[in-house]
Amino acid sequence: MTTPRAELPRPPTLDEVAVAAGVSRATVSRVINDVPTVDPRLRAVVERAIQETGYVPNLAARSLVTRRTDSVALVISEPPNHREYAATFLNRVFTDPYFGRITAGAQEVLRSDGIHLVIIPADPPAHDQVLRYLRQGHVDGVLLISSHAADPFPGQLAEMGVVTVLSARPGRPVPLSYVDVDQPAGVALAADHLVSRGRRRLATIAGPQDMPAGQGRLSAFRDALARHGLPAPPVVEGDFTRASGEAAARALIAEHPRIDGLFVANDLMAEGAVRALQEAGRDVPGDVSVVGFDDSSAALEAHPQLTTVRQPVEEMAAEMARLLLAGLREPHRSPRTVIFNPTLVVRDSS
Amino acid sequence: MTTPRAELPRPPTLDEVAVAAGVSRATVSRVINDVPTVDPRLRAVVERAIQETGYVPNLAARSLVTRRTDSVALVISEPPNHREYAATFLNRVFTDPYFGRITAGAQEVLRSDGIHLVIIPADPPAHDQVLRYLRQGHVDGVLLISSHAADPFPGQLAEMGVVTVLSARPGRPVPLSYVDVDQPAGVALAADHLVSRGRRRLATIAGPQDMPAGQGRLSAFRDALARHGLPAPPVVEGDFTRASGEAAARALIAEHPRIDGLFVANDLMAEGAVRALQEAGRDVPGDVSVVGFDDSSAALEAHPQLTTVRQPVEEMAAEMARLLLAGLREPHRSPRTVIFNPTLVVRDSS
DNA sequence: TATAGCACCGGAACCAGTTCCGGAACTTCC
DNA sequence: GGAAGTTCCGGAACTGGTTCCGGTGCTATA
Repeated sequence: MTTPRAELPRPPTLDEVAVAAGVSRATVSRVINDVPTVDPRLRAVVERAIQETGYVPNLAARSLVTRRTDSVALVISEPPNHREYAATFLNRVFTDPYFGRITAGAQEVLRSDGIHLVIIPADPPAHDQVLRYLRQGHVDGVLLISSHAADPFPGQLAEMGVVTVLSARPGRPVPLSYVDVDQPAGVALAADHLVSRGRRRLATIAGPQDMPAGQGRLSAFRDALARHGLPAPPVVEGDFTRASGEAAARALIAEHPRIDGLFVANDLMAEGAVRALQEAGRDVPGDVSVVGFDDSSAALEAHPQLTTVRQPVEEMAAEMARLLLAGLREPHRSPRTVIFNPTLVVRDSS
Repeated sequence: MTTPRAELPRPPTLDEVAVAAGVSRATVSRVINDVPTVDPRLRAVVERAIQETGYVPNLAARSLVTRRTDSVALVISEPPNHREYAATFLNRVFTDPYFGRITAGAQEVLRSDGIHLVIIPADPPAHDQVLRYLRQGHVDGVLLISSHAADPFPGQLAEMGVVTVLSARPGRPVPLSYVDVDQPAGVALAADHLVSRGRRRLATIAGPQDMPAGQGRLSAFRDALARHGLPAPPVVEGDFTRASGEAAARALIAEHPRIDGLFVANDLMAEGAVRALQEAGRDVPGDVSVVGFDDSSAALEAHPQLTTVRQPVEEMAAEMARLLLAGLREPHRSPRTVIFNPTLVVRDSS
């Protein structure tokens, strides 16, 4: 609309291939779409014509009638009310291994179905534009990573009738399928482990409390400690980045120097926390045991390597993709929920 | 093609809006495309009808005639012959701040032109599929990040006539525009700085030697040292990941314990190198000065914060986007090259 | 050998927009 | 008051595919 665009030599059309092969347009179309009712000899002729002309189907024309594009979007959403946080949005996305795992898992199953995956970061300034992109029909459906409770994106997509699958339980109930990990169970694994290591003076670095994941892991940790008869732990909130984990740990030991066990709501923050503890002269795990969450590549890059709660992120993303494909096949399917079990991976930080 | 898809209630069409507004289809189209020759009163009527019907233009129909989709792809390519490296491709992409900066810079200028940006990781197994995606016309053009000398992607896109801009000088000459930083100048800044700090026993951690960036920075460093009359430095090759920087630094000091200055081909590796040096009992910058390359967020996360050669990645990506837009406007424009100047950012590691 | 049945192909309708072109209605000017 | 010129709208052609429907030519069967 905005950009005028001059003409290029136009690519060959179905008609030209048909003429070259001496058949009708319909037949060429059948060959391209692998319709079985085509004489093998004719098929060969047509295929040669396609080669010779260098024909490539025009997506717009095709999807105008089929109403499909054979591609889906992985949208990473940031809600509009997180200004300062949003400034570093893209840096966060391209710094947290989580998103790569999601992509890998989804790619895997989509690929085998011949569906393309495109990634769209949707920070606040792009919000409307992304919404427009999605409803215009560039893609058949969307995998939505929305981590903030107040994010309107899930609701909007649901309302617009865009087939969508979420990566976690939405902050507000929304009629969309989602995949999640059993957060309380995972956190309990971490808490039980710290206790079993003899740790009693526990603390936690929580995620942002406006994210279900941040909020859920914190309250689950409190619950777990209560079950063990332990007091409510000191809490410092981070934002799931390594730097915030570092700062949080510093704050924590300044305030509570005798801490001997630390549960951190994700591995990236845990990696930072370990570093801060060490710089403060604490040995990990000698003086304090640290347990992370995710089992991302950050857990392996930490020194010592992190004990952590493993989320099967790749499998979860694969399930998201499968749910999406199913949703595309049956549009009136009711939303489903799939919950995965976390496991504890014990390494050297505890 | 593969997924059969059942019918949803079809969205309103231009025709229905036209009926609702009591005008012709052509007029509604004019209103939507902001054609000035429409009576203001009629325009208001049509706009109301659009609101009421909840009309959204059908992308396929529109781009069938306009030959535009108003979206471009940012493709991150991995060449087919890097098996083991490819296994961690997505983890690398979503762990290196570089890609976030590219995205941010490109978004910025595309957004103001109303162009959508989608990100497509193209590791070897997806290679053909991505190529198909691009030539089918899902997007108007592509910003290609191709870092390996042997990558066939740039050549293929050029041959297919897809309007493309590269993020660096291609390994083989290709008739495409690209943006790059003056690598030798940047490396010279680093070398001169180390020398000016009194360092004489210099070494370097290089990037992969099948990447122009890796190769170029290494040879430029050798040249710079030669200019200072210093001997050829010990070299260990990494793969631009933090872990590889760590391993490389370990290898380096095992072999050459008296090193007092280290140039590392990117910040991520430099961050790892600093950590390895510290764990080996070296003080940075007391015992050894370290200089990185990029000035990415990794430089700030290192302890001490890294002295580094700044690439204006965001500006470079913005320029890529501008070159692409220009290429879309004039398809027969000849390829251009834009080279940016690096600067030295002195922090605490040197 | 006539006929039913089947495999396969072509014509044409259709998808939902954009844009060219002609013409109606209204001004403006003489 | 009529001619010329504007302004703005509608009809229709066009974009490049898919798919329905009907028909042709062949084979199998009685």
